[in-house]
Order: sequence, then C-alpha cells, then structure tokens
Amino acid sequence: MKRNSRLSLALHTLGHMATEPDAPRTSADIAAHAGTNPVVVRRVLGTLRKAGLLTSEKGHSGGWQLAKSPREITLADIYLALDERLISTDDADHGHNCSLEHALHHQVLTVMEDIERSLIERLSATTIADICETAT
Amino acid sequence: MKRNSRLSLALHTLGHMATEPDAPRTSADIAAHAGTNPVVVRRVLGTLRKAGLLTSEKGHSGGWQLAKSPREITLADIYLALDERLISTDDADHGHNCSLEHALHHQVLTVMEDIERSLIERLSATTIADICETAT
DNA sequence: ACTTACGCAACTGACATTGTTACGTGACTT
DNA sequence: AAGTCACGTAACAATGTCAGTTGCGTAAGT
Repeated sequence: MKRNSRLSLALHTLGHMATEPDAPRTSADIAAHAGTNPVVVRRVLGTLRKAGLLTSEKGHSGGWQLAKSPREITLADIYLALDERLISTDDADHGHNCSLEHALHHQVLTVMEDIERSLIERLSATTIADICETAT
Repeated sequence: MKRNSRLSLALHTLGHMATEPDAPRTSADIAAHAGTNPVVVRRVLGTLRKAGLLTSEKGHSGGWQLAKSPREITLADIYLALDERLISTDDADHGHNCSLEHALHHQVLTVMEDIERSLIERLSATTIADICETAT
C-alpha cells in the first residue's frame, strides 16, 4: 500500500460505522471488509480511540464503536488524529550557517503552515454524517 | 535525510545561483556546499533542467546555471518541477465497490486539490530574487 | 591526448510502513 | 469455574522508497 493508507482505512471504517452507529464491529470484520489485517485495524483505530473518536470493548459482543455522534466527527478530526501532517515538523539542521537557506525555509514553512491551517479548516466543514447523506 | 530533501537542495542551490547568476557551478561544488553527493545534485538539478529552470554544460568551465533571470523563477516553479505533490495522484483501487468510500475519497480529494492550487498560488507570489533581497 | 564535468545505470544501506505471528488481558457465556 | 471472544501489544518479516555510492560513457574545452 501507499502512504495514506491509514487515512483511507480510518475514513472508510468511520464512514461505515456512521451508517449504523449502535452496532459494534470487530477488527476482524473491519479488516475483512477493508482487505487488510485485524492487527493493522487495531493499530489505526487505536490512534483514533486515543483521540476520543472511538471506543473499544473486549470480550463477547465487543468491538469498536463511535464515541460521539457522526454529526460531531469531522474529517479534520480524523486527519488530525492520524498525525500525518503536511510539514515535517523537525526543523533540525537547515539553519546551520547559511542565512539564505534560513530565509528560504522560513518562507516556505510559513506558506505551508498557512496552507495546512486552511486545509484543516476546509476538512472541519464536513462531518462523516454529511458524507453518508450525500452517498445515499 | 528526510522526505523533502530534494526540495531543500533545489531551493538552496537556486538561491545561491541567484546571487551570482553568471558564474557556472559544478555539481561537485554544489554537493560540497550542501553536504551531499555530486550525483545526487545532478539528479535533482536534472529535473529542474527538464523543467526549463537550469542549463548544464559539460567540459571545462562547464557546470550549472540559471536558464532565466532570478526574477522569473518562483518558488512554485521549483515545487512543481520536483513533482512532489500533496495528493497521491494514483486513484487506482479505492473506488472498487463501495459507494461510501468513493464519496469519502472524492470529498477529500476535492479539498486537497483546492488546497494544492492555493499552495501553488502562494508559492508563485515570491521569486528567488525576492528571497535573496530579504536575506540581504 | 588529456582533463573536466555532466548523464546514466546499477547497486547498497538506511528507514518507514504494512503485514503477520504470538501471547497476554479483560469481558461475557455457559 | 472453564471456555471463548476480542482487544492490546510486542516482535519479526516483507516490501518500498530514497539518499548515497561506484562505475562507465560522452561531450567540451585545453
């Protein structure tokens, strides 16, 4: 798979959960539906649980469920929970001795931060409930 | 190095070239200044040459030079030449059978395309000559 | 001829990510 | 109480990407 497979898996899973919010789903079911592995599902959904978007229960009739109403979960929430940012937040060495390079990176970084801010703003405008409605 | 090292190298090199546009530089010099390898420099600058931003000459007193005035080269030109897009342009399998997944990806993709468009717009507002002036 | 410097192909090693196996733990069922 | 179900987590293998490196060819100039 490629780089944004975690995001794909998260969107896909939460989307389906939103259509039937009260039915818990096991990682095995989700994995089968998404064509991947239960452990991978638990890994990805685990980060969403840490972000407060999902709950998980063990044992019989356990599994994963939405922690809030689908109308309260935006695409931005999912994007931010997965922590796959546009900008590589490690600004370690590139300011070593060259003022030109420093100016260059500062300019690009400023633009990128603005862009990411507006990306999040755009993503937070649609909830997963919205998506389910438009998909009919 | 990390993922945007090609962009860093390109920006850095073009920035320095802009301060003295008529002096050709060899890949060995550039590599030494950037702390990398001449072949890597040729790889990266080669893509910029294909995009029409640089020229290269072989033999004695050969090397790399800007193909245009520094005032005509924007950050967007460099970004686009390196082809490191925000969106993974391979929309191969994710629309296989699930209309919900299709709607999800369509929504995210639309937002991402908008965002990238505005990123390019922002980057095209500053030329490398601008950077050299602000770096004094 | 000889040197210089790019062009390009092939290989290596580091690194990240996904997939897989294995085992522990909590919760429910009988 | 025993059994099962499902998550939680660690460890490892498989894969892909990318920078780095070596080597050789080719063009331009001395």
